[in-house]
Amino acid sequence: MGTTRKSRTGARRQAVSIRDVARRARVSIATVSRAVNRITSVDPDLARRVWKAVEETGYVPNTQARALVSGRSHILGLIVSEITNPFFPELVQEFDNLAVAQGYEVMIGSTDYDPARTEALIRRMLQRNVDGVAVMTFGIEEELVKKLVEREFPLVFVDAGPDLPNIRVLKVNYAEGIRQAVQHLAALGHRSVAFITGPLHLRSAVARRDAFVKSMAELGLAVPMEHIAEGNHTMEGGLEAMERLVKLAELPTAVVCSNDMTAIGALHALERTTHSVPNEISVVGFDDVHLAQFMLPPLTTVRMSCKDLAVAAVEALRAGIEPEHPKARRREWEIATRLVVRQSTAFPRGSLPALVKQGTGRRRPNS
Amino acid sequence: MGTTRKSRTGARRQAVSIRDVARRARVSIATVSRAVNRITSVDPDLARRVWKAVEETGYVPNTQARALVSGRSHILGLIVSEITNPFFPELVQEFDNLAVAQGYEVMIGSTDYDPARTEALIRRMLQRNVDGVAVMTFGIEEELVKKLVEREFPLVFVDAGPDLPNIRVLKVNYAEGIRQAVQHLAALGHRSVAFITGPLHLRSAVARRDAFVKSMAELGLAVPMEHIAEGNHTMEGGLEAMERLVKLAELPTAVVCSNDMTAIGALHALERTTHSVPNEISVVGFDDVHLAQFMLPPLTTVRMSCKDLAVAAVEALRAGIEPEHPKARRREWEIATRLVVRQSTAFPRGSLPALVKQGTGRRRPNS
DNA sequence: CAGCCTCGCGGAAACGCTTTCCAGGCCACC
DNA sequence: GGTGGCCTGGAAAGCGTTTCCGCGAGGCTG
Repeated sequence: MGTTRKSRTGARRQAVSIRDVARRARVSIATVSRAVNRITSVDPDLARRVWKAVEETGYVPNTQARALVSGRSHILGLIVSEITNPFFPELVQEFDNLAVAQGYEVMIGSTDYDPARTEALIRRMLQRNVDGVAVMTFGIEEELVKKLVEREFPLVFVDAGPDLPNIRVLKVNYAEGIRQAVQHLAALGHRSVAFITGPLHLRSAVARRDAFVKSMAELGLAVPMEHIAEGNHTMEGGLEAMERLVKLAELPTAVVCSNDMTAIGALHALERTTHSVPNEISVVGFDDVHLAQFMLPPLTTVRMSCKDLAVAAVEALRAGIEPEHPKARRREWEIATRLVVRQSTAFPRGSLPALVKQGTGRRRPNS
Repeated sequence: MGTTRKSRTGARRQAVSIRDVARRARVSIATVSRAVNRITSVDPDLARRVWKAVEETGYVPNTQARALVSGRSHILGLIVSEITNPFFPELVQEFDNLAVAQGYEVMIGSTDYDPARTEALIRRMLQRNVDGVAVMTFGIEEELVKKLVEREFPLVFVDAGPDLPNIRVLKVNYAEGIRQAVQHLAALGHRSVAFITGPLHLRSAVARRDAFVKSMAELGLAVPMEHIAEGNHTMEGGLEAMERLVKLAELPTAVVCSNDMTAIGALHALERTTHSVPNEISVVGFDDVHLAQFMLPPLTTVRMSCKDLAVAAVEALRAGIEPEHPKARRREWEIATRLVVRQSTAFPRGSLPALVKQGTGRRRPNS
């Protein structure tokens, strides 16, 4: 009797099962199950014997079997757009930590904006029988929703989702942080501020752009069409969009970006075209990824805490999964955003030269 | 009969099981199973009827039940050090794509260098009954190995692992790429080159440092003790290490870093202390994360392709899991590295001023 | 002291699926 | 025409766990 048994077909079998523990502790498998699950009604002496046997055999309960009988897999699905955008690993990490701490496992998938991939991903999640799915792609892909919704599945979306009892939504307050950013720039004296959007088929990208335009309007500042450049939330997209902005007859004195990756691409484009940041042009990002503070110059950005997002997502999922959850009836969770000022923003070029120097501090190489 | 049945305990049950399909297709469940698993011996007409019923009912086989009986979960474990280091998401993405394409699911976990976390992670992987685990932490934590090894588990390590039949190792050829980097610097005229290490309890960090020292020695270049600064593979660590190097009596003309995050931190420290890169000091990274080319200046770095790593890891895992795998007996996989020259390296300061200017230009050197 | 209730344990059923075993039907060959 | 072999479909036996139910023992009440 080795530690690994083999069946006729050569498949690997579980090394030690609840039966082995029961035999060793000289109790029934039901008692082992109860002891392991800390059901209080079991006699302390017996429980001790069981735990001893568990220890000696190295027994680990088989989650698949558990899931089979309980009907709950204790797996949460987490769908993101692309895992290589640094914002998402940070989110994944927070989400995973929280989920694990609360007794769940996480199944991660990234859509890479590809419908076929997304379809396959959902299929796999259904097959693995996840208890619920958080769709943190910041943009709903309709077919995705349909497929999941018809399963009467606990779901969490960001920004917006169909109004159904099994669906919960995390409402991100983009306006708040973006208004702070615009006011910050206006206070410094900027009047000509451009915006680089995300991919406009994403609702969240549209929401961010609209929040920008609205905030500008509130301050009586016009935003000409050509000051809205479309990006795609990647560094490449930010780079290209900024290159287009740079070619404009009159260069804006500041640029707000729909996310940090876009801002990093923009910084890069400005460096290439020998425009100094923030001396010649100020740049503001969105998300506040960890990396943002390590940019040159450190990026002023609007923080959307992925910790907040993760906490809300896990809580909302559990609210949907567990009928007894205290917030089971809640349907919306609010996520705040706020400006973090670093060194990529300063007074507009040509204004108050003495203060500009002070405001920028660091000397830029090659500028 | 709704689409969702409830058990006595109120837990969610599978919406449609193999029995429903069998009933609808008016065959036995065995026939459905055979048809779904594409066993050829089933009558084509019946198979068609089964597939039609599958389509109509929206049947999705329950993976848990499958795993329970087959003994194989078709889940691969992937352990990384920290998901927030951009290198790892890239690796995770490649690994995941490959695994999914080959019929496996991936369970990801990051140790965050915390033994307790690691322990819990392994426990969860055992509970979920993964078919095998790839430990891509670039450094073996002994206890981790012990726990996994005693389960006679297919395992894949990077760099080194115990010599056991169920263990496979990906040997990264650090020396190759690092030698190219050192020779590149030497060819530019650098004689005084420093190195920022990773956390030295990781074997791979030690291997990179040793490869650096050896390559320098081959060219007859001395590396004084104080030119080896210890970092920890994070931006923060690189920043602090570089700040220490900057305080030295004689500043080296180039710095090689144990990974790209370290190099980014170093760039940041140099910016803070107003040292221009590459005019005053050249910087070389390691890994070639996607981000590296978007640094200012774009980072010269040694590429360790995470695609290569992922391909090898999945192949090695399958070799360990599937007894019939063509490479089942293979124990080592070789991973190449090579230099990618961008714009963070140039001639050392004070030498050939005319060429320095050219070397730092915005245009790609295209070397 | 008898009867009833409570409590704790063990046996057994169920979860959804795969796989094996067996019976029955068909064809071919003797 | 009978028998043997082969192929297909149906029934049943698990996989490892949780949960239900019944049973016996002990305590309490009348």
